[in-house]
Amino acid sequence: MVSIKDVAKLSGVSVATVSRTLSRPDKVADSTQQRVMRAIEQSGYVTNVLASNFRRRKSQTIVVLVPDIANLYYSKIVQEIEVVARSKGYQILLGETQQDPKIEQTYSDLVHQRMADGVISLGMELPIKVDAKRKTVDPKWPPLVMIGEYTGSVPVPRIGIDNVSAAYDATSYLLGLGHRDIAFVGGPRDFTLCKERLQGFRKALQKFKISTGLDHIQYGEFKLDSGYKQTKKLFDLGATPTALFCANDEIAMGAMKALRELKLRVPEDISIIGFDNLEIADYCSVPLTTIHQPRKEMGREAMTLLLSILNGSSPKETRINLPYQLIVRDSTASPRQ
Amino acid sequence: MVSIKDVAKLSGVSVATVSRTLSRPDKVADSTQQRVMRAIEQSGYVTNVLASNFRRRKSQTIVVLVPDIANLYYSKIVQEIEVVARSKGYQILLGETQQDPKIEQTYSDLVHQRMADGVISLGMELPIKVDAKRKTVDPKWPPLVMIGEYTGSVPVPRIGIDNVSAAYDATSYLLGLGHRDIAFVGGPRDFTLCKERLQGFRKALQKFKISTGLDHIQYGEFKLDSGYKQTKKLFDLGATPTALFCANDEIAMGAMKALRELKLRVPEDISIIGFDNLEIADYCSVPLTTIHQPRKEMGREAMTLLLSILNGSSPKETRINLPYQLIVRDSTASPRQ
DNA sequence: CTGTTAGCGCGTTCAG
DNA sequence: CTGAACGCGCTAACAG
Repeated sequence: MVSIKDVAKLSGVSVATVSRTLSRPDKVADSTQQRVMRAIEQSGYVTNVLASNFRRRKSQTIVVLVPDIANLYYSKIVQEIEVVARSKGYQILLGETQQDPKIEQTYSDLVHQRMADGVISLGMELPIKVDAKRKTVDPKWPPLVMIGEYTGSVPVPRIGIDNVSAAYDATSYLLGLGHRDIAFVGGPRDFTLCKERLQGFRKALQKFKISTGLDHIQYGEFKLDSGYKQTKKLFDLGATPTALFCANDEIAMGAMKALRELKLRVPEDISIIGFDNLEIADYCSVPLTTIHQPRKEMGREAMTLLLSILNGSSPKETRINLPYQLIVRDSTASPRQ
Repeated sequence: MVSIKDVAKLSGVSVATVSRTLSRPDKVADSTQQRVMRAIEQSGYVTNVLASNFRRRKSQTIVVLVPDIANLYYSKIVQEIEVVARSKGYQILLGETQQDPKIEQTYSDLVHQRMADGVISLGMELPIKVDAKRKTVDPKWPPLVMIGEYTGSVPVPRIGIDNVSAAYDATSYLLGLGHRDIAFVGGPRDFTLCKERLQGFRKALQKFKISTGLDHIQYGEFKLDSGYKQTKKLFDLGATPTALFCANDEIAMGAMKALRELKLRVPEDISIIGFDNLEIADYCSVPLTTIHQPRKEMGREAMTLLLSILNGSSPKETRINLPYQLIVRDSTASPRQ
């Protein structure tokens, strides 16, 4: 292994000068620089970044915690985080957590272990153990930014959208088309994210004095087959909604499959609206009306924010909402008379 | 920052003993262990893994190079790599390359820089610069395993499937249904991966003495909108195939959208077959017949293989093909008379 | 502008 | 079984 010492010897300067040539060339005479560079090439020297990081007490690495990397909602966000990170000389340590607190904790610990400088989590909960009563940030926590799902009360910086408003807008759109019998096909009952979307849904219905019975609210997972099963169940229970509000696009696509099997045409017989605006939403059997979440921007903002925290600034706002957008495609129409 | 020295002082032993207690407790007397552990808890000591890695000349980190993490084909593989890596005490450094050789090189360099121990690449080309004539592995290259797309001649270990055979089987299935007029909706013309699938396609057609004109071979990208556009173009050119062989599932889903707009029913008017078996293939407007690629197994095998290389073994086989499978769903049927 | 000196925190000899 | 001493490869502070 050729080290900085060898280069120093070969070029007849001190190790300090070699180090400087590499990190702050402006502080080294041109002629010396050239000698050093030549020695580096001759010897095939490559900086031991691990040693450098150790010495500088920085890892230039951030942990990205994602519940499921094989999920188009998350992966698009991660993608943009990587782009920003790379442009700033940082690397991404990928942590797939499956929402498992133990795995989240293990990955977050890397910061204390000096293997990472900060954490971005796309999960629902803080990735560190915190007792339920805590309402403040502990300065001992690692530099942390949450994205999207986190809705807890501890004021950790979080980038996302206003889910209540978005769901309200989506539902209002259906109401505007004339729908009065709308079912909610949801995610897990205890996810705040799901609760928020349900809340916006209900709030919109209340404008028209519509109260929704339990037979119109289904819970499940944010997954294709859950959307399928929930929709089947909905109609098994005897409901005959003219529109479906699906808590995300995957659920909506699962629902579409169920509707096809039930011989219900979209949007002639029933309207359907999703949430997220995955790229694939435009390639469904019927292009899906949905809420666009600005996932690229979310990733970019989160990484930028974390970077500024790592540089010593403490964020003023802790709950940053980015603009969402209702994307109207072909899966929604006025109900038949 | 509390270091191993503080723990040593606090527990009245030497740093060596603290180190041993943590890494090889069997070599330390029980009573000493307890004293040390108590001191660790009292002081809140956390091992500086960065320093430890530096000292041990290992990073316990592997770089995973993926052309596009927001792609369901790749992300499922990455997911399994992470699972195996974590279970063996390794971490994943995520490198999104967009097929850019410069980015690939930058990430691969991390191994020489001691920030990573090895590389797994899901890309097409070797992620290191190698002159075109080279036909052998250079011992100076980082420990490397390729997955899926690599088809180069340098014998680097590569986990994948036999694409020629798979495409041959898929096409044979269509022929068996009675189709004689089949179009190929492909990926990039110069990707060996695409060429291999085309080769299998042609080989099957030859059995029936069918030669395919240029109007039946389309090239594009492995993407939704490319499948859409290629299919539109195909029919614009006047082709009237009774079946479409799509080089991957995304292309197939794009093609389906085009067929809907062309008022062609699947499978009554036209059959369609994909490649990969993404989860979502079962949720298309018509559940998609496709070739299943064992992506979990590919990820697992690759990581396992890299691990064994890191442990000093040199792989005998360099081209490992895993079994694929034809999944018949509803998008294929016999052509109308 | 450059060299000397002094560690960073840990693992690993080698004695005892 | 334990401790003293050394050094991994590099950066930073200070002189000069």
